[in-house]
Amino acid sequence: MNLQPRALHSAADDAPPPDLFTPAAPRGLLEGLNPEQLAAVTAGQAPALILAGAGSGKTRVLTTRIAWLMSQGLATPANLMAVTFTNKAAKEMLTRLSAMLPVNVRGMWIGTFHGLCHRFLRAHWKLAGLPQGFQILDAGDTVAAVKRVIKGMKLDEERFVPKQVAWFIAGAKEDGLRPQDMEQRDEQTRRLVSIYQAYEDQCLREGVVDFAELMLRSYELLRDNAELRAHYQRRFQHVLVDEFQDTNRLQYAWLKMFAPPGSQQCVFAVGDDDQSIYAFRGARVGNMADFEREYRVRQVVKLEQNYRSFGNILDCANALISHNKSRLGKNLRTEAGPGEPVRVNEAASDYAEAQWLLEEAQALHRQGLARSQIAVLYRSNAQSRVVESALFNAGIPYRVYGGLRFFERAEVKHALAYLRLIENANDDTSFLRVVNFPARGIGARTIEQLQDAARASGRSLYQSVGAVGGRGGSSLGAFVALVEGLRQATVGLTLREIIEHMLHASGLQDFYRAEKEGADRLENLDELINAAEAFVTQEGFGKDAVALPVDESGAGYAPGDLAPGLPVAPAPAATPVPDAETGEIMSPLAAFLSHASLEAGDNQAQAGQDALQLMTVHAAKGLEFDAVFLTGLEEGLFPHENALSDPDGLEEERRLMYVAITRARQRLYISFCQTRMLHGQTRYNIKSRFLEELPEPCLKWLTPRHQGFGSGFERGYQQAWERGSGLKSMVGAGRVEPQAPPAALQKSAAAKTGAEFGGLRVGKGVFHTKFGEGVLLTLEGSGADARAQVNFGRHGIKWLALSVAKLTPID
DNA sequence: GACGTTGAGATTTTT
DNA sequence: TCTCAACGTC
Repeated sequence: MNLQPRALHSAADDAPPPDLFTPAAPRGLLEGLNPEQLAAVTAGQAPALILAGAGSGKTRVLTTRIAWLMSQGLATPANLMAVTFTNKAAKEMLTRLSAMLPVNVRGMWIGTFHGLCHRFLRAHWKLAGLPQGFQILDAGDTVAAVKRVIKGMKLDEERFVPKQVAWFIAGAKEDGLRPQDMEQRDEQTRRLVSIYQAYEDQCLREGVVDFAELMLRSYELLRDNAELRAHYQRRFQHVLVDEFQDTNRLQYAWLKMFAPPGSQQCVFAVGDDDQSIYAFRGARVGNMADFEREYRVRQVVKLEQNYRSFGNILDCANALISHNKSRLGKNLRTEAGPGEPVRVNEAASDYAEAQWLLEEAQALHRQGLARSQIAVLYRSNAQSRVVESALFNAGIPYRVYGGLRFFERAEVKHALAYLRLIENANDDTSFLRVVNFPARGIGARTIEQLQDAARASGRSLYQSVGAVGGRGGSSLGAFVALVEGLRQATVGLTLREIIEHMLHASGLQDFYRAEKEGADRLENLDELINAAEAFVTQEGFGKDAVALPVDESGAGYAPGDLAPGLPVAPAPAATPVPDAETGEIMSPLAAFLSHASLEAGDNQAQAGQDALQLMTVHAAKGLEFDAVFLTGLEEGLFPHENALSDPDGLEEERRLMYVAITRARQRLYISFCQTRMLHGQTRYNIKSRFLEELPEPCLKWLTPRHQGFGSGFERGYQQAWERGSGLKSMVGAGRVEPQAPPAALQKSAAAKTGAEFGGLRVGKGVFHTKFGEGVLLTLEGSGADARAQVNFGRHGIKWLALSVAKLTPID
């Protein structure tokens, strides 16, 4: 395809039109933008594709575009949607946006694909055919659920590995395929599809959805419901997409539901085909070309000015990526000058490599570079071991990214399982996780009998307890009584109190207290309380949260609503989503549980601890560092051997290398080894072909090009290594442990008068068209964000958004 | 149910 | 070589 000049603004076109700086346009909004960026930000009301190179100010363009649209009256907070992939990116966008414009971003449709789908399904759960209190399975839960299905079907777990089957199901969903849509050529596929079907049935029975289901179900609902589709299309005039190169088939199809080709809605897609490194997960770079074609995109803007790296680094990146055939075509440039050469090091062994980089990093640190500004990148996680070991022995603080995240920790998952059972006792995944944890004498046989009974009756494990004689005195009966007791005891409590009560009543707290090494786990459970507290404050469940009115129709907004000086939450997030029909909103507990699944929590480095940053190249995407050590540039490692045979795979590896190079601001080191321990065997690797693709004038070889084995240089390192202790002894120390996030902000309740809530009074009766009469328990929030908690007796205790639910006081 | 032994598998993984 | 998960034993 040809994305050449035809749509590029020429320099002359780049002068802003005279009416650009109307009083409504905040001063300085467009200041400092280069011509390309300006062209992107002020692109006309038509589909636009922004090819944003690494370090070209992509996020700035995206947020400035939003601010500009609103300041020009071309969009309102309510009729604009912006989608990202990560929670981090979404937060970043919201934070920057609130700094640019005096607009309260809470309630705006800015979020991750999955976050927005979740929101959508909460509002339209009934139309989507979901139970109202549906909960979300994270990756681990999904595998566990698939595993149960395979066991239940008495299939061989060797032939149907749960993880792979879960992968298969997710892949199918991401291609928009339900079991009945799938081709079943061979026996194996036929079985897989039947597992898929059984898994679907199980999820529905338990009231849970996995990540892919959030997307697929949202997509199908929009596809099949013309009225709803029209509603949302009317509402969102602007759809902005970040990291477009990472979208999969389903996500692109989902976007088209909101803004079909040829419609009035404007899609503003930002992406970089050269940074597409997730094809293995279903990402489809081809979506960029498809988008350009299907939407007849005439505004294609390339952001090629790089503000991050010096020339030598960029020359390397450009030269490398030019070896890829399938590209849209882009070349990074900088005004920063060539800078230092890219240093290349050949080490005799992986030990030597680690030792070398350690000393080099120490030297940089002595020159005044913060350790947190130095990154060590590698292709695969296994490579971190040697480096960690060397750093540990040298007593240099470091932090490894990746691994378990907060909400994935075992103790946290246990606690969440109890909380989920309070919300929905039919959640079998949670039931199984904690039915015998802490141990309460419920063995495998009991569980098996229970599962058989549940399967026979098509009911949940919880519902089947009676069927296996698990009433009264039995241990199963006691567990049911525990869950029942938890539910009853936590009615009307704050989220914090609910968790505290659960930790105590479940025995989790006592269990970890008694355990020798339970201190860390107890700390994490405390941390869970903090996280809940922070969530309540941020997500608008707090007492005096303030939000602009956002009604589903998107009406009722004018540019003038962007009142200056409006209070803005520091880390803005979505307001609780009301049910589109009744106005009912989730309980804080249910909302927190969704949050826990949707956002696995940070494992980001903590500020304050100055530590070397160790991570895979994938994990480094989107980050930048003053100095970068790119290690293991060896054939078979980088590019990885599994990708060598496949041209597409090799191109993805090259893009990965491109991403790695472009992380560096000032200094880039590239290293490789002659020998490396891998899977218990010494491997003799040759240097990566990618090294040959870098321009020699940009490089500076730190070692002779062809150093032999067993040189004195190498022996010295080898001996130094052997003097150090092994890896076994390195538990904890040297590694920077994550610190507890700041405790949640405590906010005082604002006094509310009855008048503000349309005459409603706590303790008095109210009437709801759907739920009938009830007693008002709580009133909080204000304006369009006002909420009420009402006890409707037979219908239970519900939270209602007063802007949607029509509540009338009764005497 | 807590513990030890054995064996397979060991890219990358935003949600 | 190392890790994790699945078994088997007390």
